[in-house]
Amino acid sequence: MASNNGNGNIPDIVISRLPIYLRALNRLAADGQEITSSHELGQRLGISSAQIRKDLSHFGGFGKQGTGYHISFLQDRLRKVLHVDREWEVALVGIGDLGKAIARYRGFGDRGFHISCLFDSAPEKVGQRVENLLVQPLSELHTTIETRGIRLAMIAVPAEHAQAVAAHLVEAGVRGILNYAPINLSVPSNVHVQYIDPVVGLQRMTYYVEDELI
Amino acid sequence: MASNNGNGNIPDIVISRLPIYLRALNRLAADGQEITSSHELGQRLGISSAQIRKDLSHFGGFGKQGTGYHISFLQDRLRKVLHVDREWEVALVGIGDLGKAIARYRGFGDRGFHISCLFDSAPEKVGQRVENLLVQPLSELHTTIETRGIRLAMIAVPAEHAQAVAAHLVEAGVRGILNYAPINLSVPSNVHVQYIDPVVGLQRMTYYVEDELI
DNA sequence: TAGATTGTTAATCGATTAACAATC
DNA sequence: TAGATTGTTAATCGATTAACAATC
Repeated sequence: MASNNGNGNIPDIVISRLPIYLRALNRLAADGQEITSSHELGQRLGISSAQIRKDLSHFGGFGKQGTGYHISFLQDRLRKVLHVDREWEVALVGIGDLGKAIARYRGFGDRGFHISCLFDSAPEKVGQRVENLLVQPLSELHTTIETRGIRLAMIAVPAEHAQAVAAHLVEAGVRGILNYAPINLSVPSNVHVQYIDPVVGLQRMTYYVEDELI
Repeated sequence: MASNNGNGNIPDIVISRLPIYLRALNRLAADGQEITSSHELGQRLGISSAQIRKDLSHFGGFGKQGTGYHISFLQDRLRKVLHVDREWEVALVGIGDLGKAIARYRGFGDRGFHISCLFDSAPEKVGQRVENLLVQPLSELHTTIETRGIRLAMIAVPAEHAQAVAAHLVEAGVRGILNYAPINLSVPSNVHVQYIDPVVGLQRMTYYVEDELI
């Protein structure tokens, strides 16, 4: 939903590619490379070089003719554009098997997203510790998120409860939801949702994979 | 990659929406509803009704004027189109914290994807049992996947090993890869890749969420 | 300088939407 | 029948690509 954008009027689809560019740059940097070009980047990502240059040009000239892009400079700029040049706190709702795995996953903290509070509706889970965080009851969700000014949350509850949880989160001030429940959420247009459903990923491939056997 | 399609010449973007339609239909069916319309479906998904009708029309007339769509009939048809009207076996490579969580996640089996073999390079992990499956060494990957005719795999190894693992999988006959490693894979054009990177999901939202605080 | 690559414009391509006849 | 909704065509809209002057 929403096409609320800060800088000028950048298409959503451009924004959605920037994290991919950033990830590729991070890798190049980790490999010790200092300069890259739209051509190299495009080849790695399966995207045309023209598209990369066009996308980046929305935010100003980051490159040099004849040379290309300084990787560390471009990383910096993309991080600023995406607002990931700082640490974000994230709330996690639903501490079942999936929620626990999410809480334990190191990939979030490593990349600037700090899971800082956990919620579950089951009384037997409340009070447990997961990764040194206390599981709180849903009744504390609103106050905790509001007082700490948390703007991002992840939902890892069963599909039938996801919409209700989303509504609570939105009311508490959350503006971006990463939804692991296999269901579409309906939220106000100033709230953003991203979906993580691995089964959808698999189903997007089986169409192309003929059942040669059977 | 690839725009190899079986039926006629359906755009990839249409195929990518079908699993979302199917998921919404599953939910309506679970709620006991029997008939729906492009309008209702569109409202739930935040998609125009015209787009839904257009997408579905690529595969023939599934609805009735004046009435709409029979949910169970449409589910059936979409499952056939997507080739998910049968069980798929999936290989999982990388049995760290993330891999274990994936292996234990019930959502795959429930929706027709059966994780049927596990691989890891670490000698201390080989021979362990996870969800009743024996962890096999990478050296057995090729033979196991080939003899069992497995066409789908998930990668949950560290980013620096993902490309090499992908190459092995492709050589063994895998045609679709769900990649949890935060890196772009390069594969032949007849092999499909879908990416699961929750951090990318978060980074796609922070752009729109102003840092009101600080 | 010669070679390379950017940023940008204009052309192309493809996807979405609006509209409506057909018909349940 | 009157009302509703499909499937489809044509119009619109937007995104991608090709091309090239500018310039490092």
